[in-house]
Amino acid sequence: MDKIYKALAEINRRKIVFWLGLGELNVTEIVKKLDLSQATISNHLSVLRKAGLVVYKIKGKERIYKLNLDKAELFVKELNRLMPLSSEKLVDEIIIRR
Amino acid sequence: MDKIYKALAEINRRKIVFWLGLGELNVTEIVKKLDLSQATISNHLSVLRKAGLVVYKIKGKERIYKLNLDKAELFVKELNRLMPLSSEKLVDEIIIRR
DNA sequence: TTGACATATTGATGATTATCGATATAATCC
DNA sequence: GGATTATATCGATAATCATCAATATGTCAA
Repeated sequence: MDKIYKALAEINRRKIVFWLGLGELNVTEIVKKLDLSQATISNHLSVLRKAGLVVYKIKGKERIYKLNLDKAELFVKELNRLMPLSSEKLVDEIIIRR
Repeated sequence: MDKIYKALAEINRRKIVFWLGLGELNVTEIVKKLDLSQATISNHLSVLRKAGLVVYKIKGKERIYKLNLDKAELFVKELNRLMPLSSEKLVDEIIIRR
């Protein structure tokens, strides 16, 4: 979990997570969305990968990144353990589906 | 929000947040729980304060710290915006009270 | 197979951070 | 008032981090 907290501490990595939350992207597309060099983006992706927050699949010469929802879910649960208020306080906003 | 992410990126600050989640503590008590100097704890508390995550009240010469639940709640909501999966996935675990 | 494209890695640099001893501030107690 | 206790701040140091140019690796297309 430490790696996830650290990964999310950097604003550009949070931006990447945000964009990947909206849909899959290859590295070139991510570079276009943030104003950073390709090397820097690649390093940020490496940090996010090592934290387990993103995964990719290969398509030709591209690597198509997406969020790892399972890991993200684990993280949110861990955060609830750290700050136990959240689930109760969130009840208002949750649509119950069953 | 950036300050909160950064505040939580450090494990000793997360430990402080965890302990304060269980109840109020003065600085000396926090120093006893973590294995760090008084100066270091005081600096960590400063970071948590500036992030808005903790507040204190003065009692004699002591400063009694507690979690700022409102800010913690805001942070969890912000995290849901960043990673939109969480609220749906959490429904299973939430006890509905009304 | 050569050249163009997509991405990762490396190495360097400047910036930020965690830590602590020393010191400052401020309240309490005798 | 002077000693003691609780906490914050300062200044220094070592460690970690973000960034990028240059380079490496791998893939496709002609």
